[in-house]
Amino acid sequence: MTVRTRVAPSPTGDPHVGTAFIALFNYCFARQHGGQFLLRIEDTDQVRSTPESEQAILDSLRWLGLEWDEGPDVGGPHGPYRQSERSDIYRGYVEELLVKGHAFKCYRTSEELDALRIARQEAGTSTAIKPSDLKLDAEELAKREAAGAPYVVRMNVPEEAGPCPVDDMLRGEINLDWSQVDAQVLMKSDGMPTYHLANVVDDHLMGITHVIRGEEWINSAPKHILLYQYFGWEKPVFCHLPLLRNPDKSKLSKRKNPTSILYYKRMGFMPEALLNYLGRMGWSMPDEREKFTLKEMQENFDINRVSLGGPIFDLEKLNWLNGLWIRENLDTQALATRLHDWALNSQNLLAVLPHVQKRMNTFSDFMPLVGFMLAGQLPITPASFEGLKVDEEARLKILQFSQWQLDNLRRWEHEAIFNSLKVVADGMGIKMKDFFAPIFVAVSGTTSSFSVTDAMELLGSDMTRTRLRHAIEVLGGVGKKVAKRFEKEYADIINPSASAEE
RNA sequence: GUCCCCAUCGUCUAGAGGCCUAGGACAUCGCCCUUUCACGGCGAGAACAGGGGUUCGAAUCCCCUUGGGGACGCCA
Repeated sequence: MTVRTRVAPSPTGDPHVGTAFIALFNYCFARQHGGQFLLRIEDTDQVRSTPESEQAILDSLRWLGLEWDEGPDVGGPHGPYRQSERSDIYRGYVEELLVKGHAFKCYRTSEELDALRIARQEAGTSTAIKPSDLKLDAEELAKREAAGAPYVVRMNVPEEAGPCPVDDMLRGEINLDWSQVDAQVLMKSDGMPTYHLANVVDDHLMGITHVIRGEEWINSAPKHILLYQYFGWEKPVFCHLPLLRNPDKSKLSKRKNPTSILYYKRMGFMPEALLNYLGRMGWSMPDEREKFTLKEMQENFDINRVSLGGPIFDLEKLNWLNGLWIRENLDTQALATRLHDWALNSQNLLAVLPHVQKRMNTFSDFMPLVGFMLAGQLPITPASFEGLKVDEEARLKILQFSQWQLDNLRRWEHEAIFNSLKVVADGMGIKMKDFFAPIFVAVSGTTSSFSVTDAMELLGSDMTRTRLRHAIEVLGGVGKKVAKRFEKEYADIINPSASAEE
C-alpha cells in the first residue's frame, strides 16, 4: 500500500495546517498498514512555487514529526517536480490521449468561455462545458490554427447525462452525474499540466494505491477516474476527508483564522500537541482519550473512525491540550530546552538585536523592548490608542484597510509590507507617521518601538493578521454595516480609476 | 443557478437497533484547594435539526423538509 499527500505551497510560503491534517491521516493510514507514505509538492501554477515555499512546507511537516518515505523519482527529489524541467513528461501523456482521441485541442478564448458559462447558467442547467460546446466550425478552427493562436488540451467527457458513481472508502458510493463533468483542461496554453493531469500521472508513476484527500475534490473525482481508464491504468481507492472549518463554519481560511503552521510554532505550541489536536479533528481514539502521541494514533488508527462532519478548528481546545503537554510531558530541564529552542536561540536574537541595540542602555532594557515579539496576544485596551493624531474612526479604518491590504501580499518582507501600506496611507491622505501609529499599537503594544514593518516581517503574516484583528476588536470591532462602507472606501483607494468610471 | 457532501451539547466527539434517564473533553458557571493567579479536585447547566416511515423497540435504518458546507477556473 502506498499513499501520498500532495502539498501545494501557498503564494506567501505559509504552510497550511490543512495540509498537515491531510498528511497526518495519510501517514497513519500508511504506517498502520505497513505501507509507504510519500509526499508530492503540487504546483503547476508557476506563481506559487519557489524553493523557499517548498522548503517551508517540508520543514513544517518534519517539525510535526511526519516523516515521509523516499518515493520513486517522478520529477524530482521527494516528488516535488519543477514544471519547467518536467513538463515534458506530461506532454508525452497528453500526446497519448490526443492520439487515442481522449483529448482535443481547444482554441477558445476566455471571453468565449465566459459567455458559454453564463449562457448555461441562465439556462438553469449545469455550468459544465462539454466538448461539443467548444467545437469551432472548420473554417474558424483553420484560421486560428494558421494564426498560431494559443490553445489548451482538454479531455473528452461523456456528453450525455448519466450516473457516474464514485466509490469512497468512507462514504460508500457517491452518485455523481456526467452532466456535471466538464471538458477539463489537461494542458494549459503554456504547456504546463493542470493539477488534474499531473495528479493522475504522478500517482500512477508513484504507485499510489490509496488517495486520501480533502472533500473539496469529490466533484472532480470522475475526471480522475476517467483519466485512469483512458490510460488503461488501475485506479486507486479514494477517500475524501472532511474539511477543517473556521468558527463561522466556512472552509478554514487565513482571513478568519491563523492557518499557518509557522504561526502555531511562533505562538509556542508544541508540535506534539498541534499534531495531537489535528488528530482529534474528525477522529477519535477507540478509548476516547484526548491526549495521544503520533505513535499511539498510528497504532490505533482506523480510517473508519473518521467522522464526516467538518470540524471547527477551535483555538481554545488546542490551547488547553498544549498546556496538558507542557505540564505532563516536559520536566523543568526539557521545558528550558524547548524555550531556548523556541525563542532564545541565537538565530532569533540575531534577527531582533539589530533593531533594539541602539535603544538599549543596559542589557535589562532588552526584554521590555522585545517582549511583544514573544507575546501571543498583546494586553492592549482602547486606552492604548488614546492620544493618537487620527480620530477613532480613522484608527479602525487604518487597521482594517491594512489588514485587507496585507491579505493580498505575495511576499512577506519589510519592503513589500511598507510599500503596500503606503498605498493605503496615501490613498487616505494621512501622513505616514500618523498612519502607522495605530498599527504600532496593534502590533507592538506601544508607539515607541522599533520599525513596525520590521516587526511584522519577523512576526510573520498570521501573527500580524491576528494582532490587527485583535486591535480592531479592542476598538469595538467593525460591524457588517460599517464593513460594507469600509470596503467601498477601501476599493476606491486601491483602484481609484475603477470607481471614477462608474 | 446546477450538482455533491454532511447533520448528537456553544465547540471537539462517543454512539454499528435494546446497554441511552444519550457518555467524555474544551469553554461557561458554582464550590473546594490556595496569601494571589494558575494547576488540580468536585459539581451544575448544555445536544440527538424537523416531519414521516420500517421495527416489539430508532440518536442509530429509509424517505422528505430544513440547515450548514463544498464544487462548478488555462488555481490547487
